[in-house]
Amino acid sequence: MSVRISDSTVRRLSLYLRMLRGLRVRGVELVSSSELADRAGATSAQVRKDLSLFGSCGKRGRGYEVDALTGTIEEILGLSRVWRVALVGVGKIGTALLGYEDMLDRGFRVVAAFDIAPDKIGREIFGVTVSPLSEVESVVCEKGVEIAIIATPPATAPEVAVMLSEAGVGAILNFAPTRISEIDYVPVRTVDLVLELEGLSYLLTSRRRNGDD
Amino acid sequence: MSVRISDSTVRRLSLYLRMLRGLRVRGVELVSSSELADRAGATSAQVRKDLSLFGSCGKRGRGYEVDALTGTIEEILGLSRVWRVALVGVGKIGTALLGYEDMLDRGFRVVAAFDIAPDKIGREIFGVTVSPLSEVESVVCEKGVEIAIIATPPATAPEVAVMLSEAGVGAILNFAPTRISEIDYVPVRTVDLVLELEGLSYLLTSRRRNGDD
DNA sequence: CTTGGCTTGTGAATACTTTCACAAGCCAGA
DNA sequence: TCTGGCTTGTGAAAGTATTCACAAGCCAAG
Repeated sequence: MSVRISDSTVRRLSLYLRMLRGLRVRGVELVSSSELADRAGATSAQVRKDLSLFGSCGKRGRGYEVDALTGTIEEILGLSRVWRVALVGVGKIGTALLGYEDMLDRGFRVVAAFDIAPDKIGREIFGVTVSPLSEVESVVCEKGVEIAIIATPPATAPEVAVMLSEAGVGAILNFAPTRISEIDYVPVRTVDLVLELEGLSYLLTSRRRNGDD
Repeated sequence: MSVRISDSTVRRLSLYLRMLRGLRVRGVELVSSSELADRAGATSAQVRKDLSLFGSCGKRGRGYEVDALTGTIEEILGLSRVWRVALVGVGKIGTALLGYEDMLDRGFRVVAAFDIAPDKIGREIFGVTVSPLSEVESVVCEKGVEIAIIATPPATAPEVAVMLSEAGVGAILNFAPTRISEIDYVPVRTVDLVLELEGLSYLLTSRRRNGDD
């Protein structure tokens, strides 16, 4: 049955979904591929290709039904439910993430937090109690954690990733500027701020080199 | 002269650079494409292709000189200097970013911060004084800001981006979960946490659907 | 100086993505 | 019912990126 959907398509589907939810709130019922494209920064052909991957649901001459399409994409991406998330590393960034409302709004609820610093353990931050990292296994199991976010210093990130996979976490979002390789088929995505800044640095530099055009 | 280097290659170059710096600190003098590949999660052929884009510098039979290669990649990416960065939106995430040492370590110094909340303006956070957003133009000019990070709520991000481009900022890193289109050739990169989580959600869901293999 | 082991640099081949372009189909209005 | 304007769905083409595979070159040891 299921088609393999490429990474870049999945990213775009997320974007479309965000637009669609906005349209739904505003009571819009139909949307054309070109409207979606404009809002998501793609082309209309791309939108149609993406949506046609899962036997599509548009109406020729009219466009796509916002409501139905929202549901379909939520289904595909697995977003018609709430995911239980754990956060490891309650430093500056970790704490900020704990209070990031957008995550909960979009279906990711932080149900556990871990750290090693004794003065943080036991404290409740934004409604979540910080547990000692040593209890990862039991807490992950008990709270049914499915996805973990690593926000520790880079040096400890890889070993934390191992602990998390062993504890039964299904996927990892890594915020530390370190590469973490997939362990035991647990997928890892890394969000690396500095990497993005370096990309911008390249663009600015190469532009300057080539005389600003 | 200059070859256009693709986005994915630039990302990998950043990764290689990180590895190389680590190796240099440890006193390693030579590294082979396959060692670099292992550490950066690529293949050795890929590493060689990437490095050959700018008339390469490896020695057959031996590998690449860590020192020279580090310098070359820094040069290409524009990282042999410190970039002046501004941060807009000193909320939870903005504050965390202000204190993110890794940024300075890797050549990005935050020299200005902006917000609209009266109780934040004038306060000094991690050594940076928060200015009112209305003064973007003068402060950006005065402090020579080259790159701006947007960490405002999503609704205000697009207008902030316009203000920043008009103020003369060269590139924007957007942390708000909103698409910002390129304004006036100012490149924009968006880091979207929830988008990444949704990607993981898709992987977990599709895997479950296809029976875990 | 020659041999052998290793590693680069690179064309050619493969795989993947995006764009094009147009037939098929829908709807509203006459 | 028929026509015209619009939008989808999709093969085929074009464009990118990655992998293969191997000649060219280096070094160390004998």
